[in-house]
Amino acid sequence: MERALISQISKYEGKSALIKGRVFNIRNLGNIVFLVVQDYTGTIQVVADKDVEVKTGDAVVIEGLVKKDERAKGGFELKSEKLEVVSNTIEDLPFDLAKDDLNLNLVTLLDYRPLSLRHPRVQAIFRLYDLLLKSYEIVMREYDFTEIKTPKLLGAATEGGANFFKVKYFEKEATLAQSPQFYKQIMVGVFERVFEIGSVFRAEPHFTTRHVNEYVGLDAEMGFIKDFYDITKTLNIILKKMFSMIEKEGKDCLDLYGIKGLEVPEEIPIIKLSEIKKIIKEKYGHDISEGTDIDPKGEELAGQYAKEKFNSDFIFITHYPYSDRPFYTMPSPEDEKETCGFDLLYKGLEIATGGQRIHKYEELIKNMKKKKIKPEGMEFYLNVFKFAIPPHGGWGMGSERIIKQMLGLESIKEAILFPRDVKRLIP
RNA sequence: GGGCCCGUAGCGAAAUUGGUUAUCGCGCCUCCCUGUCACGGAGGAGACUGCCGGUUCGAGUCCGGUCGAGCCCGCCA
Repeated sequence: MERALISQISKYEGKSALIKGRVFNIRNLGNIVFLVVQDYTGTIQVVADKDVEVKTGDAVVIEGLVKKDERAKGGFELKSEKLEVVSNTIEDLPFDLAKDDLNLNLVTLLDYRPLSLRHPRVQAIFRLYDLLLKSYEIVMREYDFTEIKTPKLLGAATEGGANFFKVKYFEKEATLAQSPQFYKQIMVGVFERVFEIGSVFRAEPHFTTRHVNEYVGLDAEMGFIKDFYDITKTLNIILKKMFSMIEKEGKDCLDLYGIKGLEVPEEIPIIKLSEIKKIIKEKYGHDISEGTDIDPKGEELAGQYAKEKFNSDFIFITHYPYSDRPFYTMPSPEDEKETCGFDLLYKGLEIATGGQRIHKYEELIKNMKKKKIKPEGMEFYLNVFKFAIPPHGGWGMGSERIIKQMLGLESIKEAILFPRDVKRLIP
């Protein structure tokens, strides 16, 4: 008999069906036993005899009659006629997966990842994550971006330097990519518009709910821009389309977190860093010193302001100080102390950074000198700009941060299957 | 790198100013229950309170050390 998927069970009403899945919960009433069986499409109640021998967690194949029954969740149940345990749990589960809320400490949740991921609420996070990646690909292609994959093993430190992981590479030392920045800029000279979904490695010893040492970046870079607002506008529209796709296809998962809708405004509010700092000080009494980025508390307040004033979960903050941005960032034409760089905040947390880049060779060299960065070892990158790269810019988004904010998760680590932090390399 | 918290059954928590047998819920085991769906009911097992040392008549509780974990700041996505 062919396998019936649980989500399709209504088609088998009055007929025999064979389901394959996992025993999610057992309710033994004495002469009747109810099993909740879960496959990758859903769950169904199975009615079994009192002498049935299964344990919670067992992988089972069950054949039986499908009956419509109002008393069962979902309206249908399967009367078990033949039940085979194809793989059995040999140890008690460390926690109860049948509870609506797992209620575990983060450490337990992650230590037992193979099991905790089976919980519907945890699964929902990664079904939405799947939709996030899918929607990014679809929408970016719709806007003529070409998908690329750039190397993660690098020969030389690109930006910065200290926060790189070093790995042995035959007789040489390599570093793990901390950003696809230079490669995507190179590719602007080839495809004009490119995007990448790829791992990013940061060797920073941070201990926060929003940082990890390996994450997946949603990067993009586009050429022939007028100014950096071309980038913010593009990102705006792309997010809007992505979120509407996720909202539609991920409704069931969003419901589990009580999320009604995913609104991205037609025009995300956009404000200069210096101005938002002034507003935060005047409106909320939070003072941030001049010439620096806003702190996490400030970001939260900026998010609050965006919600109160514009009813937006998002806000662009622009014109970051020259001193705060990397050497390839285009200085602002109006004020050389500022740059054409921006951050995007979602519910008070930075989820993306972007900006216009310097595209002329001489200016790049000049800027590097000003920033006291030696061009040695970076020739391969710099030489690219000898061959006419158009005005361009792009962004890097943190995919897991988007999901964290979307669902209001306590830690970004909940949005990563197997997170890597300072202490955790396993599982 | 700087600062702050926390380690108690498999899991989540409690234990008054130090006080005698370390409590509760979930899970687990046994029994009862034919319509449950966080099933219910009765009973039971399960903890050298992270580890080492100190103070004390007495330490889960106070002190020192050690190991482990988490958070905030910095930095960033």
